[in-house]
Order: sequence, then C-alpha cells, then structure tokens
Amino acid sequence: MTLLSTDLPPLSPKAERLLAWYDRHHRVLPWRISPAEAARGVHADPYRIWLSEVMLQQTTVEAVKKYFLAFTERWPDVLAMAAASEDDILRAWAGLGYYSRARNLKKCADVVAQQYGGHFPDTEESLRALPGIGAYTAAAIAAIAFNRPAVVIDGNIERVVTRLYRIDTPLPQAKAAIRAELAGLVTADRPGDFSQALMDLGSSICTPRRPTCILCPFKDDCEALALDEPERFPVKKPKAERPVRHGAAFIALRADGAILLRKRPDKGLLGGMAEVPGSSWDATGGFGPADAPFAADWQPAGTITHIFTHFALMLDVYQAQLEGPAPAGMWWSAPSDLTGEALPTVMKKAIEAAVPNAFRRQAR
DNA sequence: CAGCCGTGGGC
DNA sequence: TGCCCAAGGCT
Repeated sequence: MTLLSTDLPPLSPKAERLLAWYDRHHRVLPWRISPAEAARGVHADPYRIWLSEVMLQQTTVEAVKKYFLAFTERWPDVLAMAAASEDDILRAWAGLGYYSRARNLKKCADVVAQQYGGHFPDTEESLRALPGIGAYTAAAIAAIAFNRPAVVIDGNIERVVTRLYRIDTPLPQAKAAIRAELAGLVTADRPGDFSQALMDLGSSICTPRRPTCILCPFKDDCEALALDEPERFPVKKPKAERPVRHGAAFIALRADGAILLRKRPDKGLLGGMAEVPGSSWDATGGFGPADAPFAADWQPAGTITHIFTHFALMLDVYQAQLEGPAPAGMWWSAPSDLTGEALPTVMKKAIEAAVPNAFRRQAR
C-alpha cells in the first residue's frame, strides 16, 4: 500500500475514502484480481480485461459471467482467439446482443496478434485505435490492466459524479464537466482500483433508483444528497418513442427435424448472424406466404414480439414441411446442431413458436 | 451529434 | 405492463 515513489500526488480525501470502501466491499468477479493482489503490483491479464470490458458494454455483469467463462475456456489468450474464425466467435456470442462487438472482437484479436505480437498495447491512445475499443474501454483497460491514471467514465461513474457535484447539465453534454471533476480525483496510486471502486459504488450503492446513501463513503460530500434528491441526477434527455415494425418468418422443417437457415448480411442489425428465411420488416406489415423466398405449404404458427433498442418487432411465423437440398445460400441445421448456430434471440423465439423446445430437446 | 445497434432483469 | 437500465462503439 505504501507508495514507493515520493513524487506522486497525494490521494485526495475522497479517493482515500473510496479506496478504503473498495478494499472492504469490492465485488468478486471472474475477470478481476483482488485489491490485495493489485496492491502487490500484480496486474490483471490484459486479454481478460479487454474481453470482459467489451462484453460488459451495455450489458449486465450477470449476463456476461457465463459468456466470459465459456470464451476464456475455449480461447485462453488473444492468439487463440485470433486463430478462431469470425463465425466461431459469432456462434459463441449468440444471445449476448450487439453483435458488432463480436465482429470487432475478432478484428481486434487479429490486430493484436499480427501487429503487437500477441501483446496488448499499454497506452490509452494505442488501445483506443483498436477495433471495438472506444474512449471508455481504452481508459478502463489502461487503468485496470496497466495501472495507468486514465480518466474512466462509464454510466455508473457518470451517475456517481453528477450526484456528488450536482451536475444538472443533461447527458451527454455533461460529459465535459464530469471529466473535469473526475480528473481532479484520479491519481497515479491505484488508478485501476479507483475506477473499479467507482463502478462498484455505482452498481451497489449509488443506484439509479433508491440509492443506499446511508452506506456511501461519499455521504458527507454528496451535493445531491444534501439536496435530498439524489435520484434527480444524472439529468437525461427524453428518449425517442419506439416504433413498431412487422415482418414474416418462415420455418422450413425437414422430416428429420432439421430447420432451414441462412446468414444475414455482415453489416447492420444482427449482422453476420444466422436467421430463418423471412420477409423484410417495415411499419406497414401485411407480409405472408407470398413473401417467402421459396414456395411451400406455409401454415400460420403464431406471432412473436421482440423488443429491440430502437423498434419493436412483430413477426408472423409460418411453417411448412420441406424435403430436398437447401436452396442456394441456405443450409439445413439438424436438431443437434441448432443450439450451436449463431442464432440471435429473436430467431430462437421464431423457431420456438413453430417447434416448441427446439433448443431444449438436444440439451446435454 | 444523434441514430443505430440486443437482450434480460427489475420495479 | 411498460419503461428504464446495464462497465458503449461506430458512423
């Protein structure tokens, strides 16, 4: 814990209180080393920090854990991941969402393998230049994996800082003020723990609703709490309403239970993922068997609703028995293979509408 | 900059 | 039930 160097700026009282809180209350997570280890100069594995940070982008810790363990088991280091195919990674990522992350994961692994000899660069700027690594992730990796005093700002930290300093400018405009306040707190001592502590505080104490201010190490400093309205911060602009789109999906079922799949275009929504054949999706709808990519005895099999971030989808599902070779650009997926396909959740829902338990029958 | 880009959980 | 939210990045 003792600073070996004497030229470091002293910890502010706030940072000291935060780190003391973190030493007692830090979460134990699969990709994290303990504060005690960090204090001994042990660095987390940059590969594991990178992988976890990308998975955690707009995704809950609970959802990430299972995927992180599966990925690190299968690809223990960045060279192993670089040796994998994009399709392998998309299949393993299926269900986690925001699939451009998976495509950029592969691109980033390739760059680190080929241009950096399998070692992640250790500066914020060089990290920021890698695919899928933006301002937040570059700062987080620099701080957590390389102990650099980067200013890390994520949603948790935005919430903590806007409350602490009663910043009532709406996001994202408030970002500059948040950065300015935060830069005054970050020091060269334990920058990785400092950022992780703020994030843990935001997720467990300084929560969006009903924060547990009584337990907060900043309870005597917090300007929002002094106003008795911590929930008022951060201020955000109202969100655009979510339009509804309609479409049709077609489940072609072979006698042996195989289902016909195809691959989506590499860019855009669910880019590069697998899907069942379907119509386009639009606000008007009215799609039916005439919109199927090939003729068959299509029978209605129900309607599913799926909520994406910026629109809701109502998908009319049709099914038909079909035999013979797969049409051009498509393939038959046997029941035992279905679980391993790169099927996004919306497509699993469509298939389940026609074939109940399609993804449980072959569960090991 | 604002829109696009998934999913599941909490209240 | 509908809405908000979660360790954002890309264009």
